Amino acid sequence: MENAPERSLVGMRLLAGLDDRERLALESHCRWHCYEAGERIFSRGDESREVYFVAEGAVNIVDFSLSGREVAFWSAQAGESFGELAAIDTKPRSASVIANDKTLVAILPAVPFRDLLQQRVEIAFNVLNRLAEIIRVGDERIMELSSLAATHRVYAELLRMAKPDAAVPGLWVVRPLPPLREIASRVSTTRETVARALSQLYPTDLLRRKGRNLYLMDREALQEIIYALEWDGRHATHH
Amino acid sequence: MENAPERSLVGMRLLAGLDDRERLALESHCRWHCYEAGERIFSRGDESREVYFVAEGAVNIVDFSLSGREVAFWSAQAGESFGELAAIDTKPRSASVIANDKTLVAILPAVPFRDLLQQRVEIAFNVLNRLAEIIRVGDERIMELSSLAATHRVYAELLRMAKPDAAVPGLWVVRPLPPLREIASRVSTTRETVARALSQLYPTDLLRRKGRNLYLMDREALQEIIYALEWDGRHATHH
DNA sequence: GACTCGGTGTGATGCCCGTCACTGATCGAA
DNA sequence: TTCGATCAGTGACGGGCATCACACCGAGTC
Repeated sequence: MENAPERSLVGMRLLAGLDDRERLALESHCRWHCYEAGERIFSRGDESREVYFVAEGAVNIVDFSLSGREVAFWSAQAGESFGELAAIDTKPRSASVIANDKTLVAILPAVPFRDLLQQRVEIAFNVLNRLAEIIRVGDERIMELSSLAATHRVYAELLRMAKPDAAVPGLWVVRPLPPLREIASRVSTTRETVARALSQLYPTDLLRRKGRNLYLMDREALQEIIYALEWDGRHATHH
Repeated sequence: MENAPERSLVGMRLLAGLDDRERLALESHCRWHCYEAGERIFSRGDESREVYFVAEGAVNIVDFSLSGREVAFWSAQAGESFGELAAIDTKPRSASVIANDKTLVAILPAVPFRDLLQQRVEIAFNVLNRLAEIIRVGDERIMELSSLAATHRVYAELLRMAKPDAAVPGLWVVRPLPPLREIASRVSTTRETVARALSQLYPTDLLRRKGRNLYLMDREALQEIIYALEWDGRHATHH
């Protein structure tokens, strides 16, 4: 019972703007559930319509191709939510959700969710902004898949994952570095290609690895590589 | 002045649920503009925030990679709209829009648009549903890009474009068949690959071409090909 | 210690498909 | 008719990367 997560919707981004009374009213419609790491919360095609709020832990929203390849769409951390799509348009789930860690979620049925949107336009705007964000990220990804080689998509993903190092300014870190297969599924390639992409960069000293930390020694230089290689890379001006 | 398109917002899907009075009030905030075929309406990164309603014609929402490849995201026909994203989240345009034909649009500034969403929740729901739809289509596309070979993505796009033939039941037609380069940009490949994908299917008599009509002789069989080839296709079980 | 199991690094092998380079069709306009 | 422009088909070539395969490593577990 170490640091038992409080079962409340405080801090949910989607609900920013609700006062305590409204929040409590909403909580009364919620069911709580805790999933183990790796457990599947729902699957693409399911007919459920609830909205999920992540109180603790994190989940991955993914889908599987017929051949079993896992494609990661995005993830939701504590304070974020998922499952809004089906609640809004009452169509089957468009993707599957898998708990990343031990994850506590609040489960809100579609009807009170839609009631909330109707009664509090502010919340409807939160949702609109969230969906807009998802679309922008998705479009970005489609562009990457269409115009960047697999190796460069890996670099682009590293740039997205990296955070500034607390100690050394100008130094960026990915910490902890997730299993390479996960990076692979985010940029639609294979574990091996990710490994090779990294190995290829160690000699240049743009990347340095220490245990589960990956340091980006020169963020801008890495950016440059991605862009430069798309300019006249993939071009093959052979001949 | 043949069949002059009436300058009104009647029939806009996003506005379904407005009564005449409300619609007229909204029209008073609109500016109208007619674009020639091929003309660019706005570009990715622009700081404009208006919402556009297509009264006549059609537009393509696209983006260009640094190397100049055109990637088509989706299109909007008469009665549909575009540009909502920037109006909602006040970020720069996420994509460019190009008129496909001679196109008449109503241009509504962001402020009255947002006012509308606040005052008429019904319209906010229309927008939510529209964004949800965009996300679903986008996810589908990401899956395709991640798991289907270029040739099969072409077939998948044909299935999406085809409509049932009016005369012969069970026969599906793509009419008119757009230039192959456009199909290519929708599935992120090249004009040549699309041409080869089609040629490859003519001998099997699944596809038949007559001028600008493309007939799908057996829709299910085409479906099958896509799935079958992903099962143990892309697999290369070499050795 | 030995044995597992998940995560890594890496070589070898081909095939898919993007690129380049033509040849032809089609369709208006001059 | 003859240009010119856009579109379509197809061959040749070669690089990227998915696939298979195998060795290595650390962390549990017995």
